Amino acid sequence: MATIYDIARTAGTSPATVSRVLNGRTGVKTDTARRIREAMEEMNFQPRWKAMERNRFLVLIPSAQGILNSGYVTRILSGMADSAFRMGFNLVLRPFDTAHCNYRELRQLIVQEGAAGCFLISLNDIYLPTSDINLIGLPHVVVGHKFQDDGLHQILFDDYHAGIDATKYLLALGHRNIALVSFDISDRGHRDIHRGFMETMRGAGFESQAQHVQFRDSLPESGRSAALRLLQPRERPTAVIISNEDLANGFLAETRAMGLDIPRDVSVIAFENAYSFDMTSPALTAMQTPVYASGVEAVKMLCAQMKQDHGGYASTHSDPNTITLPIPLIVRHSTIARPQT
Amino acid sequence: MATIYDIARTAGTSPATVSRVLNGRTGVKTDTARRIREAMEEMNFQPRWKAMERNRFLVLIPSAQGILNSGYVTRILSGMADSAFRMGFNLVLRPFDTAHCNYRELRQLIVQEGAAGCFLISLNDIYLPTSDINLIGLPHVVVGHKFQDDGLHQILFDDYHAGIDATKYLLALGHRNIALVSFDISDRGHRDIHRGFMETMRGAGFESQAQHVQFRDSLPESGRSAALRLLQPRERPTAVIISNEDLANGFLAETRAMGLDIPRDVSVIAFENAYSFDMTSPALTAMQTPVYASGVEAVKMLCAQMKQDHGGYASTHSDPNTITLPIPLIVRHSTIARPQT
DNA sequence: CTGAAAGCGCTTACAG
DNA sequence: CTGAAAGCGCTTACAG
Repeated sequence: MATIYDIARTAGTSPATVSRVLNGRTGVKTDTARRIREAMEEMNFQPRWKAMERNRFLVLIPSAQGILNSGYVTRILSGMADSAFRMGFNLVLRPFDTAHCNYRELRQLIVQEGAAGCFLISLNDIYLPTSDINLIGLPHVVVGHKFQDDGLHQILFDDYHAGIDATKYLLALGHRNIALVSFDISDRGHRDIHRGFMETMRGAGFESQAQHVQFRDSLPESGRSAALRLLQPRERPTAVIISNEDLANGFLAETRAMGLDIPRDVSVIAFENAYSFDMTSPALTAMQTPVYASGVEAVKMLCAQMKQDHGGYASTHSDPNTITLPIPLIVRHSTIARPQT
Repeated sequence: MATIYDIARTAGTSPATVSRVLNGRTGVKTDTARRIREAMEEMNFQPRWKAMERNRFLVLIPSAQGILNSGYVTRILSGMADSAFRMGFNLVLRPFDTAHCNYRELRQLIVQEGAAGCFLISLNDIYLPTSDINLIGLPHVVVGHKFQDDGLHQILFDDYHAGIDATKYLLALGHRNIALVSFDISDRGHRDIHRGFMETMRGAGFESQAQHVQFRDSLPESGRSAALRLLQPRERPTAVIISNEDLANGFLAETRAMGLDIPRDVSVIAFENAYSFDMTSPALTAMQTPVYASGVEAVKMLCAQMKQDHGGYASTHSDPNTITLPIPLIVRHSTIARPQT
């Protein structure tokens, strides 16, 4: 474990100056400061006292205003909190800009916070140069959507197969005109659902009857717009798949406002929250994404890594592990066979 | 700021032994260890490096399994996170058993975590002996329900007046048989609503027509039970006040299942979430508790305290400050005048 | 089980 | 803007 003396030697300066940079004091030549910072990064420097505190897990949350208004994110957190607290760990919530992210920064963050490990809640695609892979070697778990093919420990939802399953179920009920309502496909999960949907429609020979409405956000308002756009008398789909719960709630509200009945006029399958869908009317048939469970699993996975490389931050990393959680179909009352015409 | 030398002197031992206790090493006589721990507590000892880290706020969360499934708690957190993150602070989530809580422990926790300040999300009544009040002198804000009369910085919801306002509104609409559905009144907020409700009914001379159904939890299932219990043909109230959103959602679901119509058969006012109530059918008239805003206000209040006693943890505490957030009535479509009979 | 003393990692007042 | 050196807070190997 590097000390400021090591950093000083590498950067060709004195411990005093390293200390100044470490504490953000002014009055250090920019070039000297840069060399010191580079050395710190390279050697994964961390003040000794940070290394001593290991009673917390760092949780990196996409940095967006109101991100904790998302039921998806808070249910992951809920699962993590229940498990972590029971084991005596606290959670440190920290925003993280997924747009500018690389392994080096990621590692720095964990080291900086003196955490025992790190969770990264992933929503959108993140670019991480593979050449940095070996910089990870710290306990970590990415939760949510697939992050990158190799080198990371991940908990994923099987959105692709869920897209297939939802579509197949509707096809089996006799539906042919089916629409998918989703968030912008820059979001990995929604894109996977879309892919599963389209492939299944194509495979069944109904590609031309597949519609797709997508939005730049996944708020209830967009769900309302989707209903307005899709449920006009002409060309109305007989079934709709909605890729998250907020969209679904808006869609339901607008459908009722339009005087239409679910499932008589249109069948609906919605993704995400099993719990609240029990309370809607009608109770929604759902692809029940195991969001809370993903948080619990993530803690288990992190602990497994901690056991392997104990004795501090070993740079030998354990084999990357990926758990893909299936998304079961829960049939309730919002889906019926297509009325014979 | 006390060092281990001070502790050693006070406890009549050596720094080496203090260090052993500090690090939980075995092989210290229990009596010596006790004296050292007492001295640490008394002098608010904190290792130096903890004092140096001040980029986080500690958030104490009632320790209960699944606590983050509560929309109430996560919306407070959401407001806190948005504000704190913008200012460069992280949030440390830590469970806290409100049943066994005193100022001394509270102070120890803040000190232990090396946080710049502390939020305490309050749900139930907490007993804190007033004699310990002056031990607080650290930046802190209690959020939610009234904690104790003096000595603490608090953000409260004005549940009492909200209870009055909801009741008065229903009375003005001509309702006389009114029921309140609430969580166990050991919860401060629900108790205040109950008090406002009962006083108003009594004041108007309809005490005998006031009903109260309470539950040991506030899950949707309890809301369902409430509907089953209250909405039998005989003695059915013409209006119901529901003291939180989960109860309300369950109540709505069961009402529909029973084939009853809101507001034709029964008017409903629900507390808490304005957002989702827009999506229910009918849109619910609500007492719109400013939950998210309370998180934002809490951060402001904490920062104000930090400005006052900077230079570490001053034991001179600023004057306790209490902000009571009003709960506005938002009229939507679940309340109508009592049908003339 | 405990203390005196050496040591470690970091900081800082001072000199240049 | 920087370094040599003293100092601070804590830890630990050793002796008893």
